[in-house]
Amino acid sequence: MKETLETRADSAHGRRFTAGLLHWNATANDRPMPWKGETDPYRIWLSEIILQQTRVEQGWGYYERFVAAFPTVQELAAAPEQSVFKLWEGLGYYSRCRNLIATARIITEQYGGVFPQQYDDILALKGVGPYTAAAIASFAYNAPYAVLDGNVFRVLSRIFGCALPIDSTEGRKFFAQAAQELLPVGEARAYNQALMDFGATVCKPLPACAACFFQHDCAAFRHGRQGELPVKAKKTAVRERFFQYVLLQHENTLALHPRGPGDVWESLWEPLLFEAGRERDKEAILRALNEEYGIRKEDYTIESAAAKGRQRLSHQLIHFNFLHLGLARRLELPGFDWVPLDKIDDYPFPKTVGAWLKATFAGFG
DNA sequence: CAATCGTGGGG
DNA sequence: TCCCCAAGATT
Repeated sequence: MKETLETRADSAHGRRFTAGLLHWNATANDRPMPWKGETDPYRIWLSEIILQQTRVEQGWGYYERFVAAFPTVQELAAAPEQSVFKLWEGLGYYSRCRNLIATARIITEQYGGVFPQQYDDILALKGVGPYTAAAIASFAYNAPYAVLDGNVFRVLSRIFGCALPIDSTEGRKFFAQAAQELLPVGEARAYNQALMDFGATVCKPLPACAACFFQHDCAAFRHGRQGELPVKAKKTAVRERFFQYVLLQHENTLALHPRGPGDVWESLWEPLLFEAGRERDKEAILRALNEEYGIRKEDYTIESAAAKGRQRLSHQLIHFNFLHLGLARRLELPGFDWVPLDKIDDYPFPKTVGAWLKATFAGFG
């Protein structure tokens, strides 16, 4: 397929698409979402952060819980960080949560609780990039900034038959310009919403071309190339890792600590962790426990050593081994808290760790 | 700029 | 089971 069948998105072809899109939006777009039509910039911002690289169905409940817990930006800014992370738990990409808290505090303290209205000021907020700034500016203020997300890449690549890779600089530039040139004056809000809804419900990865208002005018459909667009050039390499957790329990308390920066799951909690280049047996882990922490066989009883797990992240494949030890006395473990079992529900955990704790202590918390 | 950052659903 | 990828941002 030629790289671009269309280079000027403000041509007659592009104008036909925009007109059809807005008509489809007004007559056939039925996609209810809790944040749709929202005019409060705080809630729009909240929804957009939650939805970054996240399916609508997954983010839906999180949005409702966040709005219920923090109806205003001031309440979010005043919340204990850990309670916000707990609410975010399971949603992934936890830097979003850290930036969410920081931005709520900046808006509260530096903007007097009033959400900024200028695109450049919105873009300067932590965790807000070009997509999110355009979404907030258009949905809240109808400002003329076209959103460019996965839906838009897919729709425009097919409509115009553009095979420029969406993960290339040239491709991003083409689609950004096309999306912006298609935006009808004064209708940024409806256009952006319609474009994403259309991509999500009709021009899906596996498209419903039979139901598409633009079928006869779509370059990809005319060439039977819907399945080849959009083009993505690179594949992310997956790193394999081996996590050996040792859960130390003393009476009704667990040794837990928050993960630090520079790795996955920053600010989430976990038990004592050994990481190795390969899977280790129980004896090797207990030996490391002795060598690195001075914890000897007479210090513990083995409660369980059978649990295993596997979690595939977008860029890592992590193998888990779980070892649960009971300690006769509480040891000094720098950096760790001894958390009572009836408090562990207040702590945010990585998915697999939380599932293991829940399975281990079903009935406590 | 290329790599990094989670989780879940669908084909 | 494996691969794709989803309302991306940051460094």
